[in-house]
Amino acid sequence: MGNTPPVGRKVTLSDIAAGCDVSRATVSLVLRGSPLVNKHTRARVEEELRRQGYVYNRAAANLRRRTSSSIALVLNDLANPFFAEFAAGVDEVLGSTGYVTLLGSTSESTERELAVLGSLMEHGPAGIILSPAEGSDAQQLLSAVGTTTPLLLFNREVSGDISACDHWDRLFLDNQHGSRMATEHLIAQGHKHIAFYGGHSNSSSCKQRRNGYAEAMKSAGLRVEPQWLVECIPNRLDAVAQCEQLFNGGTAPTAAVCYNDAVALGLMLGLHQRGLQPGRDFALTGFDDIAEAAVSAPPLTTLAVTPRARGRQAAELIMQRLQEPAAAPRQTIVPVQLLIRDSSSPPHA
Amino acid sequence: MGNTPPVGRKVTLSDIAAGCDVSRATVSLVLRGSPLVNKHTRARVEEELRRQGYVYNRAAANLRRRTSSSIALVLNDLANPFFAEFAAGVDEVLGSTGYVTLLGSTSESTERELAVLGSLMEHGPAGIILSPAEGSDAQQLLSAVGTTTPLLLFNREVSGDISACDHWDRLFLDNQHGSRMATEHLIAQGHKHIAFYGGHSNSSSCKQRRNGYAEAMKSAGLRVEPQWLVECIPNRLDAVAQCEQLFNGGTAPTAAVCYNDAVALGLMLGLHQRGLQPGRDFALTGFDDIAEAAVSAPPLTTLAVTPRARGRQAAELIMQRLQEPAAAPRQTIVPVQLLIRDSSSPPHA
DNA sequence: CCATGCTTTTGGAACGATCCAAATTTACCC
DNA sequence: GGGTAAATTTGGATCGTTCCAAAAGCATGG
Repeated sequence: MGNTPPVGRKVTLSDIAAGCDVSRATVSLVLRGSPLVNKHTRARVEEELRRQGYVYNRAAANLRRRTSSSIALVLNDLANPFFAEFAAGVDEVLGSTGYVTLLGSTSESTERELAVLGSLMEHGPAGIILSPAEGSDAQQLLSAVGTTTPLLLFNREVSGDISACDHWDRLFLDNQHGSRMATEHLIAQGHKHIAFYGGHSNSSSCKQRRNGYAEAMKSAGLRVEPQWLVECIPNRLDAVAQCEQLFNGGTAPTAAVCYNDAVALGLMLGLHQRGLQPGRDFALTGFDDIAEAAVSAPPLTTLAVTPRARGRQAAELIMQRLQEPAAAPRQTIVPVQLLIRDSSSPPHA
Repeated sequence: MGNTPPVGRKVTLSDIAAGCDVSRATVSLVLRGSPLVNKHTRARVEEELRRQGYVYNRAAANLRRRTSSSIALVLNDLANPFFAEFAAGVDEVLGSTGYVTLLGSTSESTERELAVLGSLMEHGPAGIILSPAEGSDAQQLLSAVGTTTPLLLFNREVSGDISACDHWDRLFLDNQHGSRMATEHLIAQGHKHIAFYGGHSNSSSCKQRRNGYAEAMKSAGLRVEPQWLVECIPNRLDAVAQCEQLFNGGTAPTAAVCYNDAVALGLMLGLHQRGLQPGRDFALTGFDDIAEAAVSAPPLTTLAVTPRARGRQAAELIMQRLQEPAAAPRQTIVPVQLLIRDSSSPPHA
């Protein structure tokens, strides 16, 4: 009954055509659910597809149709739960739209970033979602991705000459306002000596968060001492290490707005090591609302950014861009939400 | 000087060939660094490639060569830091080998899993790394991925008739031994009434962990009361909710071996709500060593599984499989390491 | 100048799908 | 039955690359 499937080779549309005595064109129409084909033939073809275990070769179709069915997702740090959630959100939407996610992780290295983008571009993605590594250069990125593939910049601005990249869409968090809210909250709790702790002052998100902090301090008529602006690598380890800088001469702060949750959790450990109990002797806030923020001791007051929703949003934005390639570039700034927990109590009497 | 690049269309190898007056075949040879081509011509072609901003179309090449340059990575829960780290490890190795990662996240849904696999298969990956959703059926998976694409099963066994899938490679954690070590540790601390908390008893990893626990209890001559085997969805939320089950009649346990860290952290919260202080009034252990395990209150005794290294290992295993498609299938069981922290102190006097 | 062997280059047919214009079949009406 | 319109099917070219066998170029030596 019928031919046997081919050996050592995948079943193609021609195999199906031969198997049920129609042309390749007809099989192709069936595959795409065209109403042109007679339901009799359709049934016959579909039966044969099943019988031979045909799987569609999308690469071949894309080649002929000059289309693409993939989106590149390039992240500076996939291991960070924030980006992992983001990626899950992106994939959720892309998957349901029939696109496939090409993943690339750069581990915060601009070199790897260029290499990864170069490699992904060879697969001709329909669009790119990029959360750039710190210090990524606009010109270099541009020459890696070209000018024809739509790109959505997430989370961070790139450095260098941005004017050449003004056709990119952008999706950023409202860092400045978030940080301002956190600072205002600490002020409302009665704190007067408040530090901004962590991050690299050259990264765009850190600048924005510092601005929000400075704004709030200024509005409240509070001064900022230079040693209250402490930089550190935005991870727990370095945050522990740099803790002492907060207390090097001058007026010691009684609270700190931290660059993000990881830094805040690190600072908590650092404070412990100095004999200070965070949440009682010293107030602090984070940024991101990573899972552990709710279960730290004490639970961390922070800014929720709902990364999964951001991922969905990013995917939707890039889909819209594909719909209307010529529409004006869009910059979206999403609000963040202050979650008050126990780490930001009033100052000690 | 020279032709202008084409408009509204990507630069192809023919454009380059025309641009410097050689045949397509020669350009192709240059691209692949063939020693056949004269270094004069090579220079001319390379100059033209730069000038026109050519990007290689790997899909077309793969079609002609009947090869593939992608690996599908399908995960049951990308948002889980364990799998995020795993994915980062996979991508790290694949990226450096010139492969690209096709990501798919199934959110623990077997339906989505089949859909995702179907969609990814259409892109013809060279191999698949799959961490199956709970309850995935061997037959269904097999019919989704076919028998020709090598598959590496990670983390969990699938259910149903496994015999048809015995050509798959496997990479599992030594759940049973890990759990046994944790239990033995609690016993050594002096606990006699020890529960096994969380997970679904039908999932293979939960079964294995329970076995390790049972083994240790039996060896120590300790009995296990039925209400000490508590099931819950392996996340924090449900772990909090099911806490009371531990104390519903019978002898109350003084310690629990938890299915994983998320569950353990949830149980900590649940204990708090009952007025018990974890680590002092009740000892517990986790599994995974997620980042927050080290900073919870108290820090959690758990089993380190180094997911990033597992990711790298998985990528390497699948690469090896591609090298030797006919080699005997391999099952790798990686040991886990007990990390003793403060949550597993001796019982209260 | 031709034969020989080496290096370098090249047309044209693939790969597996889609598009398109044209051919074929079917249905319907007078 | 013939004519017309609609429904269905179909070759053959094409997407951007690689493969292959064969051609062309170029020394060398007799």
